Amino acid sequence: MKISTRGRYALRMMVELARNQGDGYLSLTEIAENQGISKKYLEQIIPLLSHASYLKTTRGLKGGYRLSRAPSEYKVGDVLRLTEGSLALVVCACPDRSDVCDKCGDCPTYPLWKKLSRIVADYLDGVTLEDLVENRIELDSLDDAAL
Amino acid sequence: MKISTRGRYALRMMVELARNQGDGYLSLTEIAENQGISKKYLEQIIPLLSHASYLKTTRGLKGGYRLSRAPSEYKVGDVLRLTEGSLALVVCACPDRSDVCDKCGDCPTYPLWKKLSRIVADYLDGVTLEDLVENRIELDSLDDAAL
DNA sequence: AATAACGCCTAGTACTATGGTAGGTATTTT
DNA sequence: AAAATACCTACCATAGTACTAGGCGTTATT
Repeated sequence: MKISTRGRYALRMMVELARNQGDGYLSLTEIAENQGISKKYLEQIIPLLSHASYLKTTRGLKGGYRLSRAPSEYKVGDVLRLTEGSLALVVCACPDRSDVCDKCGDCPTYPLWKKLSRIVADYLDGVTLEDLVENRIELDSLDDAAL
Repeated sequence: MKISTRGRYALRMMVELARNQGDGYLSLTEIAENQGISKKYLEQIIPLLSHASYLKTTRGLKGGYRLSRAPSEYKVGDVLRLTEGSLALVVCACPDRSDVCDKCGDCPTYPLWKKLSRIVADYLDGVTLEDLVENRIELDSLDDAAL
């Protein structure tokens, strides 16, 4: 039940772009160097974001990417939906469930998965890129409890 | 970011055993038939639970499994820890992080993953097998929002 | 006009995890 | 003795993950 590098790298790219908001365009080479990630790999991830119009692009020399909106307008949940496919932790809780089993009504675990996925989605939709840039997430008290 | 069949099947087995609590032992053949899952596959999953003393076992004819405690004493989170490894949604949020990156202090996304994992763990540790058997999970209001 | 730095696209690849199947041994009741 | 069980090890096919590689089109700079 891990989030893949696709989602994590995408989010890191978005944060980096959010930080450089207003400084024109940032090239993938710069992003890759700053983040310490293979440029070639990021090249595969970034179209997931740009095709959804999350980014503006210029090609050619001095080209690159920038956010198309303000950082506060991007929900973390939306970035992850694009890269991870869905925030549901179980297929049968997924909105477009094609391979749903026919006994969701009886299934004693279905409400659990549904509610868990909802909790996850609600949290991730409540955080924006701006929150990440401003480091607004508080790890209060219970930080050392077991995971 | 999906929970695997190992974790889901394990939980369904535990619920089935919880339902038959008091009726003696339940064989894997019965469980597999009732759940519609390959017995051979469940055979691989169930030692994860029995080796942790979550289950009592008898071998031989009329043998099988039963819970070693009351259903209310099993947290869903614990069952999933055994089968999924950890409830952390990202390796660097994991307690025994061996492959941690060295820049968690700077990482703008680290607090997000940490908090998300904590929210997930808190929820799953707040639900017991008994809650599932009694169908106590309410899918209130927001059920149709996007995942 | 040439060039270098860029985005963009398609393939390929090594590795790991997933989701099983198969076959056999040990144990216990009938 | 037989049948039904748990238990154990190995194997396997497929898909996903996390990349790498190569080449084409675009554009500012020279």
